[in-house]
Amino acid sequence: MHKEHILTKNQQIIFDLIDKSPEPLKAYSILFNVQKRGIKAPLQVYRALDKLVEIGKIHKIESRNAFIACHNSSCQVAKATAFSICEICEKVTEISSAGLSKYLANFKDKDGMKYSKYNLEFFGLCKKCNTR
Amino acid sequence: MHKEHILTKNQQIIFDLIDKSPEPLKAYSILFNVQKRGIKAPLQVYRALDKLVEIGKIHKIESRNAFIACHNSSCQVAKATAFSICEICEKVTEISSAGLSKYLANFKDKDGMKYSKYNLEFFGLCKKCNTR
DNA sequence: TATATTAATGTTATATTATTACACAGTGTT
DNA sequence: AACACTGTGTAATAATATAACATTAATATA
Ligand SMILES: [Zn+2]
Ligand SMILES: [Zn+2]
Ligand SMILES: [Zn+2]
Ligand SMILES: [Zn+2]
Repeated sequence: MHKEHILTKNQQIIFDLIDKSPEPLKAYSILFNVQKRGIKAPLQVYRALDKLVEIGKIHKIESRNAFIACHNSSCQVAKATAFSICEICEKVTEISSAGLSKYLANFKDKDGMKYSKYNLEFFGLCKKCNTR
Repeated sequence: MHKEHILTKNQQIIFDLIDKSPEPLKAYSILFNVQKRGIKAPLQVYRALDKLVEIGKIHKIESRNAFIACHNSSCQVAKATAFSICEICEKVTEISSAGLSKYLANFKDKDGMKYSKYNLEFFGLCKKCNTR
């Protein structure tokens, strides 16, 4: 298992917001939403985001510059992430597939370079968007 | 096979620069480098980059906001990209593995969502950085 | 040829995303 | 106390990307 991290005030405020959001949130949208809670500057948001990413409570969706809470039991795979992204409605889902993570964890390229981390983003249409 | 795209002047200038660079280039570094060739504004760069990405001549490294030329015979896999990224020297290599692309092209998640595109970024230490 | 259409360009301004720099406060260790 | 470490607050600025609008070039098709 993994260590429980005690979040600081700013980290907790920002994590709560992301965690209850149905969609990935962008840094400045987070900032706007937490200003009433005393977080006034971008840097306060980015610092919390950095930490939350580091400890695996959230992930960054690189192609969208947005952040999503991890729901893979918080998160043994902070260093091995996969997402599906709908190109119409922008719905993002974290993929949790033992087969996929095993395949990628063991993947070695020609040079024999061993990887400590990966991020995979799939794009397509979600079921809803595909059928209309 | 795939259609050869005839590049416009701006596209050609910017592609040439990226193509001869040993490392991924960022948009504003490109802008700086092509100003002597008459490209003056960010938008001119971004438009060319967008097009070059679209036709598969270059790829965007999302985690680095940088662009690299495709060397997979230009590029049948614009929609199926994989890279290895060294976290020390920032060397980026496009991975060309039939096994990997086959595995990912056929991957389906629980929802049965079918993907039209993916991007995978592996992180680790390149051979050089690993042995010092 | 004329003309409609599409794709690319040039330019200015602006929006969005992210970091630098510096001062300070709390916590634990020596 | 002195030190290291982590987090905070604030202002300024850097880096990345797009909107809006006018113009020109290339392509299609009538
Ligand atoms: Zn996760
Ligand atoms: Zn959708
Ligand atoms: Zn390629
Ligand atoms: Zn390296």
